[in-house]
Amino acid sequence: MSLEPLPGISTAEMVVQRIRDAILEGTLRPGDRLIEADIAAELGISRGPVREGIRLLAAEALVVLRRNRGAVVASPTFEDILEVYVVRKGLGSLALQHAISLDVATAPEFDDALVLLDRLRDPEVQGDPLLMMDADLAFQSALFDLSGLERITAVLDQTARDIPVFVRVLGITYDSVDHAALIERHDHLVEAIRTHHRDAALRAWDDHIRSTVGEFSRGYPDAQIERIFDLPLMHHILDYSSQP
Amino acid sequence: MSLEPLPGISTAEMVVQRIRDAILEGTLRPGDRLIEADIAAELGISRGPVREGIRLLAAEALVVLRRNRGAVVASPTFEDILEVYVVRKGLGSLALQHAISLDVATAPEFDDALVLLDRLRDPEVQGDPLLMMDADLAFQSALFDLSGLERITAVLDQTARDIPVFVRVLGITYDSVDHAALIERHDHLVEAIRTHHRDAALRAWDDHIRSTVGEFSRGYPDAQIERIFDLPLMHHILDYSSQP
DNA sequence: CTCTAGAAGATTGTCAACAATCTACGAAAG
DNA sequence: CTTTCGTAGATTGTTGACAATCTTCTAGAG
Repeated sequence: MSLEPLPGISTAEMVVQRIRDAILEGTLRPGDRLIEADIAAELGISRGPVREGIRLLAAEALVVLRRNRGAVVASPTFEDILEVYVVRKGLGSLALQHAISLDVATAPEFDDALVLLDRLRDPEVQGDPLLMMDADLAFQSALFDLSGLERITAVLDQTARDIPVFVRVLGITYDSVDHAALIERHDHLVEAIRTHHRDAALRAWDDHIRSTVGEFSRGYPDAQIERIFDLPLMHHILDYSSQP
Repeated sequence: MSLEPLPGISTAEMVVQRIRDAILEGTLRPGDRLIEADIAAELGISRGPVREGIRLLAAEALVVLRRNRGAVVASPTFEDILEVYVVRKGLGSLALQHAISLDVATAPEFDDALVLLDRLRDPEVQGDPLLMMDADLAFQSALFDLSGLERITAVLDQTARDIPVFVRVLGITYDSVDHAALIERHDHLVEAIRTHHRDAALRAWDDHIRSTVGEFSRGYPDAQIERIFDLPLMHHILDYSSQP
């Protein structure tokens, strides 16, 4: 279980991947302590890079740090994942508006996004919920990149990395997604960007967030659905922030 | 020039403060390299905490990291600071909406915000542009905290830490601010939150962003003001994202 | 029986030395 | 004169050991 020094990726980043994967596959669970020495030994490296990796994970909110008391795997709540979607709704709509105002439909990066969208049509991808989620988020990320707003895309990408982990940790099942409807919404979004229809694009984006969160909420096991729909955050997604 | 191990703050965080201060006072300038060994020697500590501090600064976009090639002080552009304000406009409006929907006006934290607002009326604070900026941002941060949205407030606080540095580095003069008008806008905002007037609050927030950016643009020495007002980001602040 | 004080162990924080990588300078070839 | 290559120096990446801090367990007082 040792790490090869792959080119193009630092040791600390490998630690990040390993720990994130361990959370995704259930080996590490919320509240588990991350002992630097143990992880270092298991990975066959020293504590330095492990420490650095843990700090990176803390910046992504996947672990929480306590001074002189180590790090533990974060315990996200359903409200946390809703907050992630509130952020994506808000910053995503900023990025999309900006991309449209830049007339990016002719840029080569636009085609990159289209290629990523096509991956969602691949039956093999559709067969694996996790693959589907990754592909979906990668497509969205490519769209946001069109804006050229690095700070905003950085935050969006961070939320995108968190989503699979949060979903896994919360025990949300992402299975019964209507793939055809999802792709259709994305097609609308792409078409709206291409034709400079700002309002249509924002509507498509809102639709997407709304359906995705609706899907999550239905698949959430802690079945107090009524309570969830009473959360202010849920109101946020359903109502007001779309028409201030 | 050595560091005392103050309680409640880690060595790495002291490194962050020192470097940030050095940028603010002009000792460190954009493009300057940050040599771990040099900084460690100057501060009388070892490279470990210095390294950690530099990574923290990189997460805040104040320095840029290049693999195996060290860190340099970031060279923000005028567009970068505009992007910061686009983020604050978007996420700030989300946080404020959320705070209002929570009926926070009765919470003790609301009074904390009021106290911070009063600091802006202090003549001594008004005398020092940097103090004024800090006090203003602290007040805004207290308002955002009312939302209880930790992820969103974390991003907002990060932008707040960047603003003084960006202003300094870009050579923006923040002198001719109309303090009375600034405070009046904030009073409107507070009153709107207290009385649950969501639209009034959002309008007050938009006003604030708009005036602040207008102020910045006027005080920007690279005097191509017309060009600045043609930037898509400026359109973003002036127009469309306020009424989708 | 419960609560507090203290010592032993576990774990993080820090350090200095070593290894790997990059940069800059200069010599040789074209 | 320009370009390429190679070496020396500078700097980052990594490591293992030590110091400081926290946690846990036990003994004793109440």
